[in-house]
Amino acid sequence: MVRAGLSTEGLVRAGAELADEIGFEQTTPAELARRLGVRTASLYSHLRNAHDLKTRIALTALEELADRVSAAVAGRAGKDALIAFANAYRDYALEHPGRFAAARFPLDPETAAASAGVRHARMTRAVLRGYDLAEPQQTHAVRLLGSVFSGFVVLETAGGFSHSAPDAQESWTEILNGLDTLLRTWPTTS
Amino acid sequence: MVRAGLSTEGLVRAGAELADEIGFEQTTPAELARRLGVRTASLYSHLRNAHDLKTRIALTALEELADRVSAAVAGRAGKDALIAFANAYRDYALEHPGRFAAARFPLDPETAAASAGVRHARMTRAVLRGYDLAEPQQTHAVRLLGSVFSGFVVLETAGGFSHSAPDAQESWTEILNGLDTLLRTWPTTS
DNA sequence: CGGATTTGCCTAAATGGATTAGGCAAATGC
DNA sequence: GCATTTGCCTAATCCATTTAGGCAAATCCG
Repeated sequence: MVRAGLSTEGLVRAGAELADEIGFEQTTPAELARRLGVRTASLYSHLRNAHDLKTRIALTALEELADRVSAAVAGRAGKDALIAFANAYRDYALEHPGRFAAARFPLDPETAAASAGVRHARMTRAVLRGYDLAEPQQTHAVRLLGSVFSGFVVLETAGGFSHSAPDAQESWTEILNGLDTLLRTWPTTS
Repeated sequence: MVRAGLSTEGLVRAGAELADEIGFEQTTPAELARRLGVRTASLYSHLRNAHDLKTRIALTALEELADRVSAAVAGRAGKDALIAFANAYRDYALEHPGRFAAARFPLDPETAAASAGVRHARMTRAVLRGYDLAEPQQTHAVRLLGSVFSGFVVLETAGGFSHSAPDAQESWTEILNGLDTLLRTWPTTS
């Protein structure tokens, strides 16, 4: 019997691909084993359990997403940075819907604190440097951007905007323009 | 053996309560049967399958949410209506996290088209009447509001804002102020 | 190179959820 | 009161998760 060369890392990578193809919810040890031509029980030398698999996929998705955003934002400021951030985020979600769903998998607090989620928060604040907001307004802005980006992309990937004009891309562009305007005027908002 | 008095409607109601207590994901026929002191198989005279249970809970959650929003928006206009809409939405989610999760359960297109989801869209447009936006800007605004409301509340209920100052309520208020400003100035935005 | 050890995937088995088929008793109609 | 209907039950199947233990391939070491 030829060995399949399983490893935790390989399983997580294969799991991430599987998630993009069949959905994160459906990405289970049994499916993954089928895909790899291996018995389900064999995965348990490399994974603690099904939850562990999902958590690991979530963590790598968060890393990938942070890497993309980080690369996009580097060397940009102001509206430029805002748009680059937003597009990197959305493009990742559209290219990798399963991984994107994974990135929203609820992590227990310690795991979350050690995840790339904190990089996201830092990068959002970095983008906002271009808008010169004082606390606590800056925190509100971080939360606004997080809400809009994730909310829009979740609705879009769930098919919420499909088959209706204008297309999602157009709304996205307009919304980013609007956010830029809002952030520039926010300090003086009543 | 005394009969339990099961009915589709009763199961869905009990399922919605269960979802608020243990989470929508965990709301399965087996859990529901345990909760009702009944064998799992007995549910299948009233429900087609597990997916059917979740779909029905989702549909009632959408109705409830639409009812709340509808009552909140009635007799209000402009910023008043915007804030009433937003608060009705958020309050429902905070009071009924399981039902709120259910309301985001992916429905097949025909089911979605016959659901209260369309009432939500209509009510959002009604709120926007106070802002006098022309198409396609109005559609962009519908999508922006949907994104912010759902994005914010999902992040909040997932614990994204907990244990950090300022508290979520404050950000929510500021964000609504910001949206109001943005909507009033949007037509003239570059 | 060859034997010992480690490692890796396997088979076997327990547990539990989803689902279907068929039975029996309670409710209902007359 | 009896016949019919209805409703929940038992029984059984299938599939996913998870654990335990075995055997062979890879690796190590002399």
